[in-house]
Amino acid sequence: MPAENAAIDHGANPEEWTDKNIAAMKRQQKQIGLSYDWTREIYSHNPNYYKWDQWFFLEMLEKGLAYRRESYVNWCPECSTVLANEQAQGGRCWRCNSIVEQKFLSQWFLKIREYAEELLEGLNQVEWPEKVKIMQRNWIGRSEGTIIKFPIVGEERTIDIFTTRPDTIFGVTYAIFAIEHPWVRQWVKGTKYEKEYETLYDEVMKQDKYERTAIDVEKKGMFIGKYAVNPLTKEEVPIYCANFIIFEYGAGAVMAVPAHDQRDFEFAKEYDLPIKVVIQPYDYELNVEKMTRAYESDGVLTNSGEFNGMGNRNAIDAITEKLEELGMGSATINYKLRDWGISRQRYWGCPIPIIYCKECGVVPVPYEDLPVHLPKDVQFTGSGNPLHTSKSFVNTTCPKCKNPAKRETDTMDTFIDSSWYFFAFCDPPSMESELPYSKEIVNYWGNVDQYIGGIEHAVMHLIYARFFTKISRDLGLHNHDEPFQRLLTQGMINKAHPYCPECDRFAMKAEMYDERCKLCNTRYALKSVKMSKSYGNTVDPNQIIEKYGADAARFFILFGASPKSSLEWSEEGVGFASKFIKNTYELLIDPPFKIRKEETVRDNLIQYYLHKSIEEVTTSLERIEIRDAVNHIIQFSSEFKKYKEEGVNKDIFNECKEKLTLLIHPIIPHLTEEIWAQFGNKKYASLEAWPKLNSNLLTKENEFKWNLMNAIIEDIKNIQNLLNKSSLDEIQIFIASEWKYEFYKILMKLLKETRNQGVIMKEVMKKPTFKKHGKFISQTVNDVLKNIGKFPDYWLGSEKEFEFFEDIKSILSDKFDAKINVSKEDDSKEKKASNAFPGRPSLLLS
RNA sequence: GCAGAUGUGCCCGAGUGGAUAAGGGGCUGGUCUUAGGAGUCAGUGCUUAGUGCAUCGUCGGUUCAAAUCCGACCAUCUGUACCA
Repeated sequence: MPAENAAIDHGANPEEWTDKNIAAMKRQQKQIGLSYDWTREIYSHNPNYYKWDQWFFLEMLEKGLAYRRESYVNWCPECSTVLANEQAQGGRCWRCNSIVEQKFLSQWFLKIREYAEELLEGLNQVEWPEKVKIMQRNWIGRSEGTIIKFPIVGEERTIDIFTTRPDTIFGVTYAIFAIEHPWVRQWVKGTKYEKEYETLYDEVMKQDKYERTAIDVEKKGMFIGKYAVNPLTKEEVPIYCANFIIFEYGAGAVMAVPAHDQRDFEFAKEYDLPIKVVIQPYDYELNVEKMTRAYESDGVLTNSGEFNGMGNRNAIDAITEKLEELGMGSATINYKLRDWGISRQRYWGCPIPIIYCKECGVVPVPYEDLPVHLPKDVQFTGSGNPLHTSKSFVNTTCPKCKNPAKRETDTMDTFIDSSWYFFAFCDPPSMESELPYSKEIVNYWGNVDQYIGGIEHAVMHLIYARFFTKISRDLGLHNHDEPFQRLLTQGMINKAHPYCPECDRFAMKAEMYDERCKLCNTRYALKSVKMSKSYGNTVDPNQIIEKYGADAARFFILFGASPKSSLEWSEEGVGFASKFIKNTYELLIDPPFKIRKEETVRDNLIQYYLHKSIEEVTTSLERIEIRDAVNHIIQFSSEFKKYKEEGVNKDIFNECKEKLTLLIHPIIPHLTEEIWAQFGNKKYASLEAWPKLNSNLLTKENEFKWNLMNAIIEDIKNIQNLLNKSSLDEIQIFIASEWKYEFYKILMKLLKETRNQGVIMKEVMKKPTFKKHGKFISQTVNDVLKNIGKFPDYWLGSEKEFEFFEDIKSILSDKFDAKINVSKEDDSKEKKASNAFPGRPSLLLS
C-alpha cells in the first residue's frame, strides 16, 4: 500500500518506487555487513512469484477452501474508495476527512477455520514464547457449546444460534440479530419499522467495529416486527436488532437471557423486556423485581420444565441431548477465528485469477494461463480501484464459452505473499516449474529453525503462515506441519510522534511536520508509537552510516537493541559507538609498553577473565541477547586495557588480543578483518573458528581472587575519597588471624545445618581457643545470620590469602603510586588491623 | 471493551529470593594540552575510614531476607482481522 499511496500522492510508478526502495535497502544492508545469500533473493511483485500466489488460490478453490461472500469494508463516500483501518482513524478518512462508512462488497475468503483445531494443536509442537502461544489461542478462541435452532414465525428457515449456555434456554425472552444481518433488512422492508431501521443502520455503520462491542458504549437496538420460537418451550419471543451484535461472529445473532447475562440484562432494562430467572443460586433466592444485575454464576435450574432441580452444569449436556433428540440443535465447537478475507480493492498486489462471465458465472483462470499479469496501463486518481481503469485487464474472454467476460479486479492481501516466502527462499520460484518449489529441497532445509519477527505479528502473519504451511503440506508440497520451529519476537521500536489528543489519532506521514491537527486544529502533542511507514516516523540508518561508518552504526544498533523488549529510539550514545571502535583499534594494534617474561598472578587473572568473558559472550549470543554479549565485550576490553598498561606477559597478551578480536568480529566485522590482517593472518577472521573456552581456568579460586582484587581496589578508592587525599604514601593491608579462618569454616559448615543462633553459638564455643574472642564471634554470627547470602562459601586459607596480596602488591602500588605493606593481623599493633576478616582484609591508608 | 506485554537512578538498560542494583550514556570535577578536541582518573540518593540507611510505578501482603513471590490499583505500549 505504501507504493500505491506514493503513486496517488506523487504520481510515482509503484513498480519503480518499489524497486528503488528495494535497491536502497539492499545497498544499506550490504554496507552494514549483513551476510545474506543474495542469490536467493525473491520479489513478491515479480510475476514468477505471484504466479504461485495465484496457483495456491486456484488449488484452494478446487478444494473448496476458497469461497466468495459479502463482507463489509471501510468506505469513504467522498473519495469513493476502500480505506484500511489505519486510514480510517477516528472514523474519518485520512485524505478528505469525511466520515467513514461500512460498505458491503462481495469478497474472497480462505477457510482458515477448517484448520482451527490443527492450528491450536500445532502450538504444542513449536518452541515459541508462551505469550505468543497464548495470544494465538485467544485469537483462535475455541469454545465448546451448542447450536440451537430457533424457527422464525411465518417462515421455513431457522436461525441457528451458537451458545455456551444452553442451560439457560428456558430463560430466553428475546433474540437479537446483528443490525447488518441480511435477513433483517428483508424483514423490515415495506413495514413501519423500515425508516427507523435505516436510520439506526446508517448510524451504526459509522461506528468502529470494535467500538460497537465495547461495554461502555451505548447499547442501541430496535424491535423489527418478527418473532422466533424457543424450540423447547415453543414460546414466541420478539426479535430485535442491535449494534453490539456483530454479523461476522457465530450466526450473527444471539439468544438473549437477561436474567443470566449482563449485556442482555442491560438491554432488557433499557427496552423494557421481560426477565425470566431459570437458575437459582444455591444459598439465596433471586427475585426478578429486585435484581440490579444478571446472575451469571452456577445454581439449580428452575422454570425449566423437566430440567427443574438439576445443577446448571449438568443441564448443559442434558439440554443439548434433548435438543438433539428433537432435531433442534447439537453440541458443537465454535471458534472466534474468522475466515481470512483476502480481497483488496487495490492495484499494487497479486490479481485474483477469476473471470466473471455472464453465461458461465464465476470461472477460475485455467492453470496454463497463469500468471494473470498486473497491468501497467492504469491511472491513479485516488478514487476507486485503479485496476478498473485498465481496459486491457478488465475485458477478457471467458475460458469456457469464449464470450466476452470481465476479470476480478480485487487483488490479494499481501499477507499471502508472506505466508510461504520462507519456503520460496529454499528454492526460489520460477515461471517454468510445475510447482512453487521442490519438495525435496524444502524438506531438506525446512522448517525454519529460528524465526525472528516483531511481536506485532504475533497473531495475523504468524497464523496465516502456519495455515499456508498446513495447506501446502496437504497439497503434497512438503512434509512440515509447522513453518517456524523456534520463534523470537523482538520488541517494537517506538518513537515519539505528533498526536492529536482531541481526535485520538496520530499524524500520518504527510502531516507529520504540521504543528496542528488538520481535523480540529488542536496543537499536536508528542506520544510514543511504533515505527511504521504510514506514520513516517522511521529512522534512516544512512545518516549514521555516513557520519560514523558502517561498523559504528552496526555496533550502535546491536548495543542499543535488546531484541526481546521494545525500544524507544534515540540516537544518544551513537558517539560512544564510534569512540569505542576507535579505542578498540588502538587497544589491539598499538604494542604494550612493557613486556615481561615471567608469568604473574596478574596474567592468570586476566586469562581467567578472558575465558569467563568468552563463556558469557557465547551464551549471550546463543540466547540472542546481543546487548549482553556486547556489554561483556566492553567490560573485558576495559579490563584488558588496564592489564596492557600495567605491563604484560607476551603469550597471554597475544591470546587476549586475538580472542577479543574474534569475539567482537560479529559486531564490527569490517574493522576486525583489518585488524586480523594486521596481526599477520592470511585467512579472513570471519572464517576463523569461534574462540574456544578453557573451562579449567574457570575455577572458584580464580573467581574468588578476581573479585577480591577488585573489591580491594574499590575499597582503597572509597577510603581515599573519604579522606579527601589526592595522593597516598602507604597502604597497609592486614590479613585476618588464623583463628578467624577456622571460625569461618566452622560457621559456614554449621549454616548448612541450622539457622538457629543459639545452637550455632553453642557449637562454635565448644572450641576453647575461641573463648577469648566471644564478643567478636557473637557479633559476627549475628551479622552473618542477618544476611546469609552476603558471605561466600568459598575462601582462601590465611596463608594463601597472604600470598595473594603479596602477589598483587605491585599492581596496587603502580595503581595508587604508594608503598604497599601486607602483614598479618597478629603481627600488627594497629587498631584497624583487628577489623580484618577472611576474604576482607582491613586497610590502613596514609 | 477484549487480549498480550511493560514500568529499575538524570537517560538507556541488566537483574525472578540473599553479593556494592551489572554496564553504558549524560552531567560535574581532576589530569594531559597554548587552547579545543581526544585520552585518562574520579564523582554522580543521604550518611560514613571501607559503615549504616533509603531506593526499583503506587499501596498492601508472604519471608530470617523482596527489584525479584502474591494481591489490588495506576500509567504506558502492542494487537484487535484492509499498514505490513
